[in-house]
Amino acid sequence: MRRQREREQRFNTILRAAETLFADKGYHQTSMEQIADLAEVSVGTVYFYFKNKEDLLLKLMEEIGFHLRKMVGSAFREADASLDGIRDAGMVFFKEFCIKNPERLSIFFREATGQSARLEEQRKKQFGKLTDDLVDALERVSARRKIQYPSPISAELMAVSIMGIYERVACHFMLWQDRSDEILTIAEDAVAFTIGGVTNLMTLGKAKQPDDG
Amino acid sequence: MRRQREREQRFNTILRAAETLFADKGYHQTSMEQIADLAEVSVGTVYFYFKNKEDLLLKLMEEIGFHLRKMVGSAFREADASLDGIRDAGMVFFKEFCIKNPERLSIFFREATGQSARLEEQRKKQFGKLTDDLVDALERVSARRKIQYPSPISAELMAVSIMGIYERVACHFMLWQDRSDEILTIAEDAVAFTIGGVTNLMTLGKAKQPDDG
Amino acid sequence: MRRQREREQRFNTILRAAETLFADKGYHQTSMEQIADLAEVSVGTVYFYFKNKEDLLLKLMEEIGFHLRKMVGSAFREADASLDGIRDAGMVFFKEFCIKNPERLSIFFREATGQSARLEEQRKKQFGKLTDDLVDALERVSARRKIQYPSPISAELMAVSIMGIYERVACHFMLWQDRSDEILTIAEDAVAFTIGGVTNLMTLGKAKQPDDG
Amino acid sequence: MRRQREREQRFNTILRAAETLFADKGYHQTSMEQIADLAEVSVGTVYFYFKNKEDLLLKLMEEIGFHLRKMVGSAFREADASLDGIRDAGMVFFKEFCIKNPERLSIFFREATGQSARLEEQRKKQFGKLTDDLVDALERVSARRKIQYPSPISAELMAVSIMGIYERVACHFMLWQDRSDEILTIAEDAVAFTIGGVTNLMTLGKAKQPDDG
DNA sequence: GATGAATGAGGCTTCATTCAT
DNA sequence: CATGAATGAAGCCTCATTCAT
Repeated sequence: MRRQREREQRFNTILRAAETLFADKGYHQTSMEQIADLAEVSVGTVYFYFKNKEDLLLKLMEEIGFHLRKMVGSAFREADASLDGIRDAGMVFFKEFCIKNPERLSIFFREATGQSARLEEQRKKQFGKLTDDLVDALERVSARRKIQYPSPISAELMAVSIMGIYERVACHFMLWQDRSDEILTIAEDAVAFTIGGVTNLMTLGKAKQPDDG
Repeated sequence: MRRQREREQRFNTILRAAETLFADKGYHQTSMEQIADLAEVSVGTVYFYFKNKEDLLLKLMEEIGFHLRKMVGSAFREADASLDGIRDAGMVFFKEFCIKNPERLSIFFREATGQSARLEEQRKKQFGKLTDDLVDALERVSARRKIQYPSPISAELMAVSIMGIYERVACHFMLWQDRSDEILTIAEDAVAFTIGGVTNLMTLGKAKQPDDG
Repeated sequence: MRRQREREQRFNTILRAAETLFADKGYHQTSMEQIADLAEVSVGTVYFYFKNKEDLLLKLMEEIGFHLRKMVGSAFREADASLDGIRDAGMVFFKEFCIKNPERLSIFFREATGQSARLEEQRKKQFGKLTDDLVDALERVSARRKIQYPSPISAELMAVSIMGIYERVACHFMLWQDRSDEILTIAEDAVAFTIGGVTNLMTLGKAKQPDDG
Repeated sequence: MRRQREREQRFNTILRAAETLFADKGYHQTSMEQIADLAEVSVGTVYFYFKNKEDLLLKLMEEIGFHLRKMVGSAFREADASLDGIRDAGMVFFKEFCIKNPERLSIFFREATGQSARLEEQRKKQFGKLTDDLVDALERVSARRKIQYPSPISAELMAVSIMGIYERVACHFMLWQDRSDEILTIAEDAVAFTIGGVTNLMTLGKAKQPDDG
């Protein structure tokens, strides 16, 4: 069992090294040797724990996706079916996740993009899970309020839109510029924008309902 | 003169070949030889017109950025200072640009990401211009309505958010899935979401104003 | 005939451009395009006047070799059969040629070395002519003084040695360091060294003569 | 340990292959693939041991420079402060070094010339060390004999001249022509020339001394 | 399990030379 | 004669991956 623990530690050390380097210099600009060097293991060892270079990024995406869902997704689930879940999730994302894990932002939203087809698949999958969480939350809200969104894909569209807001706002204010000191304002405005969007679609939907009934 | 024209045509043929291949198989998965082959010129000719491979993508980004501004940006400028500009721009983006130029979406939002530092700089620049157009439009609206947004960065944040919505919605429904047949609904819902977000921030701003006065 | 003159001028302009660039950045680091640019003609024109890139260096070597022989070689010929010819030649080489034509030194002694086989042949030929001049001068001296050098190849060896001294001293003090201000001392010492060498071989030869008679 | 030894052997095999090819066909005419082939390793392996092609020549120059100093330089040091050191060194250079290592002559005096700037730097450095050895020897002679050379740079100039003689005589009789069978005569004449030159400058210096006192 | 030397395919880029206009 | 766009062979180098020790 000590073996087991050591193995997991190694696995982690290597993944952390990859994370740092991918975020710092970019996926393509990082070589397996550099990862091995930073993790203080040999190249062969990296290949013992990970199938190949792509696998490292795949695993990182999984990990970050899971991390995001845990933080952001749980805000939805814990919240009752009001819009508070949306609000809380946004706050957690900007004020917690972005501030504490800028390198994860970089990997999840930037480095994993424009690479191989399998990576794109993984991105799709991870984004999909987060989107699904959001769709669930949004549908619970509409169910509770007994309203219908204007179109059958409204919930999905809103979820995707919210993801887009998170992504671009984070990239813009955290990666391209470093304005983490303004994060409170950013978070509040962004969340307000989000809430406004959802509310508007709910209003439009309600207006539509008589047609349906 | 004919020389000049032929030169420009050649330049274009090569750029079109690069566009097609980058969008299709990805930037890294495309070799200079493949581009030369598709353009029906020799490798040397590609290098006569473009400094290197990166330069091809740089030039494409510029072109697409310009194209986007022309289509989307002009919607803002032509509109009076109401939210109609925002609405029109969204409609143009989804119903015109996305439908007609999926490969440009792919390049602008996907392939140019996660590559070299200079490319990231270019992305920043092109996104910046589009964002600036949006900020202008949003500030004209607030000026006309004599209101103030809740925070000094609200306009910028909204602009960035809207860009995020465009980006992700386009990637989700056009690139990851092909749901171009639902584009009308998508466009309407997305624009409604956008308008809702802006409206909400205007409302919050207005509410704040008495404090300021 | 104006045609003729213009042609020669073009030929010269191009050769001067090549000379400058070869001396400055080196033969391999200079491209035909750069030569054409500096000469303010098109690449095609360079190829009209010179067979290829190597030809440019070949012609330059010839020109410089001729120049050297004219300056240095004539000192031998004009001098009577004393060692004054050797002395004068050295003085002319260091005080005139080196000072006024550092770029020719660079090409003749450096850039033309370590390139193609044909270039090496040309070097050999040009060095050969200069060596022959020297051999002639040295043999005239021995004939006049009715002495014999210690070995049948002594004259050749001295000629080669003197060339070696010229070459390395020039490279050392003009190209590697810039000590042209000390050129007077350099020239005098170098010539004295040369004269000493020749004198010594004459002495040794004389001593040997009784054995031969 | 065996690993270590094998590594060094590999390093050497590759360097020997480069040496042979550079001397034979020239630096620019040799490709990395050819070197790898001759060394019976893959191209990648060459790059594992050497940074790049230039590095191979750089390392060779260092090695040859060291070799030359060991053989020629030690003759100076071992000799007492008479001119015998100069004589012995010359003999060793022509009769040992040139005969046994013609390919090293080719590389040191020919191939490393007229290439990149860094290579020229290395040439300067290696020549500098040899020159310094000679300067030392010459100054010890003058100190012992209590004489002064005619000028403050006489020692340096003589050292450079002697290097020039070695270089050109070796190139002329070993590389351009193959007259290794006459090496004894060549060596004796060349050394006599050298000794004559040094002696002459000593005489001139002595003659000057009364003026100085 | 760990190591790290070895591999070699594949990519980017340069540039001397040609030739239609 | 002059031009300069086009060619394409050839070279350097990288780096993900493997495997014997």
